[in-house]
Amino acid sequence: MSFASTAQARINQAAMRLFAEKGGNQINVSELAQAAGVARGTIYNNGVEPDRLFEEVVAGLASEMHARIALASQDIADPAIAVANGIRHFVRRAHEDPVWGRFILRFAFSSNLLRTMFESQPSVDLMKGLKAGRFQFQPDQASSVLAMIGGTGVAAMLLVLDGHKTWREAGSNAAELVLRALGLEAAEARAIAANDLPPLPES
Amino acid sequence: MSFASTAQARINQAAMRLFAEKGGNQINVSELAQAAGVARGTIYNNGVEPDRLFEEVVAGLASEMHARIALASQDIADPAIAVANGIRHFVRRAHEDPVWGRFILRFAFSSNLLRTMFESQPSVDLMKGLKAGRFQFQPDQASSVLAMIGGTGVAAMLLVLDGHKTWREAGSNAAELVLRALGLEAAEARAIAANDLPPLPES
DNA sequence: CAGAAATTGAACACTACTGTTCATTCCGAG
DNA sequence: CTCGGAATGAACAGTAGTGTTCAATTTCTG
Repeated sequence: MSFASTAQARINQAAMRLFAEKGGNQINVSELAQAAGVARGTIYNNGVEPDRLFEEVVAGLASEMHARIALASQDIADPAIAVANGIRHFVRRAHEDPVWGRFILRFAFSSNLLRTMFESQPSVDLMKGLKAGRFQFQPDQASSVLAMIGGTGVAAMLLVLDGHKTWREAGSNAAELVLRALGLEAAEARAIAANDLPPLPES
Repeated sequence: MSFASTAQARINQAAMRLFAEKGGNQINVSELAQAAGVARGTIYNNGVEPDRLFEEVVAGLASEMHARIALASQDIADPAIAVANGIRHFVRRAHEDPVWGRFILRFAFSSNLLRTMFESQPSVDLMKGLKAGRFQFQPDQASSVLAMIGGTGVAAMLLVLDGHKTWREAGSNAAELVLRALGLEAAEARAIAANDLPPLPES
């Protein structure tokens, strides 16, 4: 094959859409074939095992996004900016790829792997910021803070996907609120959350 | 029948559990019968229409919780306390009824009706608090603030259901962080979030 | 343009679930 | 203790999905 764009990619993309629409983690192979614009036999030819498809989709999505977010964070000195940008990257991407966004919304709170994706980078930034005195919270509240960041981010994605807000507004508002919860002054939180958001690096 | 506890109730409870486990919104009638400890015929006897079962479960759950939360809020003068208690009621209930909690987690961000349930009361309290100068945010940020409250609450429920925190900790932390995001002083936010939580009124 | 590789779609035999019916229990209220 | 409504579970025919195979065709590649 030339490269990973033909059947495999289309099948994966279609699977993501179907999972997002139906909510379950099992899939109808005939439907998948039709959604991917591909013959039923092709699904099997490509070594797709329906039972594991969900996990594969989640794993692929999670590792890709995780890598890109980590790249985006590595050159940012201020943990407050890193956290704010992380949230906004998710929100913007939901806008740019609604299928991806809907998939996340559906499974954010039921797939552990997915949760790892959007909590592992914030976890690092959070601890950095706590030690540096940039954030104010008790160390034993860390998991609650992480949960708030994740929950707020996902909720902001929903606002965008439902057309209630632009990705800029939803992303900046979410980031601002999180930074305030972390103890930043309202004015500074607002300023950081409104910065230009650099493009998300390719992994 | 004596009263509404026999088949209907068990079927509904089992349906909630299955929906929460499987994620989809369609159900296998044979499986439902088995999970409810009831014969397959009984499902049909009780006028259950499999296609509408999901909506019925959601609607019942949403209206019940909505009514109880509204009751709990009506006598609370300080919007900050109302918001904090609302979040904590959800978190505690997830602890007391894990099936209910898992159901909410699964569908919080994909069922509009469910979202209404945990955003309508906060919406009222939020506006009250904004007008009273108790909360600091721009009026056009209201929907983002609501989203943050919902997202943070749901994420706190997850912490409890996964056994990472007690309901008291997760609930208080979530409430505290939300109040801080709303502009309250850290000390006051902490105090309000740690108050004794009254029982949730019966509807 | 020829050969290799991938894709197609029809065909196979199975299994599982569907909605619905109904004679047979079961069990609680009078 | 007996009567009646509720629950049972087996039976039915029909639909739809399953995994798998394979000759024919299309589409790349060298």
